[in-house]
Amino acid sequence: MASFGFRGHDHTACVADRMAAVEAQCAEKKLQLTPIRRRVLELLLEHHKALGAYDILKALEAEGRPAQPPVAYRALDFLTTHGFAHKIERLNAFVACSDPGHGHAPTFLICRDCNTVAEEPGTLSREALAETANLAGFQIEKAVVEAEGVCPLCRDEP
Amino acid sequence: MASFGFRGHDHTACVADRMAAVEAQCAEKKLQLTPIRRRVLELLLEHHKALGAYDILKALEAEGRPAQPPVAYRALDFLTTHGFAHKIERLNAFVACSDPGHGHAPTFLICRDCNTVAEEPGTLSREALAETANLAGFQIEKAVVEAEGVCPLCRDEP
DNA sequence: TTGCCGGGTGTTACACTATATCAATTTTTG
DNA sequence: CAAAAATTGATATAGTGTAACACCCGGCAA
Ligand SMILES: [Zn+2]
Ligand SMILES: [Zn+2]
Ligand SMILES: [Zn+2]
Ligand SMILES: [Zn+2]
Repeated sequence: MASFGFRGHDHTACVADRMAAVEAQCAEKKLQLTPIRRRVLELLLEHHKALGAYDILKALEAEGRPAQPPVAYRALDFLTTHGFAHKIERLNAFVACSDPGHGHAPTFLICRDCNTVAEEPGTLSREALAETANLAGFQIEKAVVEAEGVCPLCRDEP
Repeated sequence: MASFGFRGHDHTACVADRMAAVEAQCAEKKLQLTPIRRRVLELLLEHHKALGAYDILKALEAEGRPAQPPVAYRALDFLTTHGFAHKIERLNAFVACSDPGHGHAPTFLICRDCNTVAEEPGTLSREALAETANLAGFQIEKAVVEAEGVCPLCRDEP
């Protein structure tokens, strides 16, 4: 369940499940999951990898709904603000969150060949981080781990 | 010694020490610490915070040595490749490494007010990371933690 | 009803970040 | 010294991200 990003799975069901979960959360929190926001999230889920804002714009244009940069960035801002997606800083790209509602220290395993991103919870120990922060007198608000390497698929098929 | 980025210290000596250490490493490894590379590293050390490539270009111009973007990016590439500096992805900016020769999983404590960056070793447990990677069948080559928050100076003086 | 107010969208224009390319120069090596 | 490799100079361009303003459409108060 953790690393589905790198294993075969029923992708259609995967996307549907996530969309349903996000819809439920939006209903509960009174958030507006507008058509554009919804479509951008679907694109992230369908591709199942990190997409840049301009990749999303290309996709929207390809399906007959051309849009300008602010449209993509606004939708992505909504999604990331509410925890439905994450920005991968190393790639200047975005992925759907694999576990909305998780804690605030996800670990991203980023394949340097295919840009697939797997999100794993809890690599970063809360204690170690707190200890480091206390040592420095620093007040941590959020932390992420970005690990780069090679995913199983790219390792096996060069 | 770890978190000097957020505490008072003899900055002149700090810069001199680091430059000497880097010079020694370059001599040993037969790396060319050219004037530009040297000056860029000095700028990073002097400011003691994350600087963007264009900040560096502005600084170079201010001291009568104007340069074009590739100059800054090439120097920064040299410094990061050899471990003398790090890129902070969250800020699109660069900091001098506080401990050249460290392992490969540094933690950066990034102040969201003043952009000061402190580099701490070892927050990320090697075991936890390896375990996560094995679970996903993923081969990690490098990993960083970027933690955002408020540094002691900014917290005390609003 | 009417008018306001808020969030969301459409659009233009621009700012910031980074790289490709080729020529000129310096340094290293044989 | 001559050839090869590394570094720098300079121009142009690609990629990423925002500011600003007009428009629309919902709810809501006068
Ligand atoms: Zn997540
Ligand atoms: Zn891959
Ligand atoms: Zn370092
Ligand atoms: Zn600060």
